Amino acid sequence: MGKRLDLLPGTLDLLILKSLSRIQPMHGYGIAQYLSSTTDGVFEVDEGSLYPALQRLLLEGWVDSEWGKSENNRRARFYSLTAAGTRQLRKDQAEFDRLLEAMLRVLRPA
Amino acid sequence: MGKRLDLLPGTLDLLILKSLSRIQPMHGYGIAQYLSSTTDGVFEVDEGSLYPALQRLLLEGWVDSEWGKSENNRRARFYSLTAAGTRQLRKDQAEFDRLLEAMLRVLRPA
DNA sequence: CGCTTTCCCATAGCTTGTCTATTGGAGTAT
DNA sequence: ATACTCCAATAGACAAGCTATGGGAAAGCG
Repeated sequence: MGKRLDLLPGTLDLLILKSLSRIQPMHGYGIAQYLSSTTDGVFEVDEGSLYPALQRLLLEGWVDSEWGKSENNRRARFYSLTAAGTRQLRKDQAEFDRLLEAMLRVLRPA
Repeated sequence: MGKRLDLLPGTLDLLILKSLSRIQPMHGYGIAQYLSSTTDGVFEVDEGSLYPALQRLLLEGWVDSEWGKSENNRRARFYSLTAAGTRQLRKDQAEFDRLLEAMLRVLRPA
């Protein structure tokens, strides 16, 4: 972790799925805003990370999408969780917790 | 995080530096054992991850090394933190805490 | 009305980090 | 003798994120 990171690598899919589980449907730009605002600007997701990630999630069948109009009257693609996406979210969150607990044992030993 | 991971990507350098800050000097194999045992087997660091990481840390000047004999009388390379390594550890740990706090705001919203 | 800014999507190419797989050697136990 | 554990290292593949770029359409501004 020598340099400043935008997020913990490997957690972007989890962050997106979790965001969608709170607000649904939401377009890509909105997801980025949601993450930025709920983290006070810590997570500024690059578009070059976000949109490929959304493509991955579509391919996996964890989200689906439909085109529509944003609140600002722009053309936007709205994403929603599928049933499989909800299951995946639970898995990812459990896996994250498992790794985090191990991390903390190393970082904050008794 | 679709698959089972060995550790949180991007945190290996931090884990190594932290390990060395507890026990020093320590050889590569010993670091892997230390991480495995303090995490009850959650972190099983592959050799193909560990040794390149140690090379990185050497190059950055965050650790130095000298050859010697292990407890089992094997030829082994012992690593220690440098002053720069100690500073880097503090930075990495602060950065990890920053990102973790943001993660938790997303994952466990009030 | 033209111009700029904001909103929103998307891809190509590079880089970094981790994993898989393999090599290799020296000490110990059977 | 042979096998097993200990210890180191690298090459090659792959996944994921970042940089950079391009584009279009609505809104705001001079």
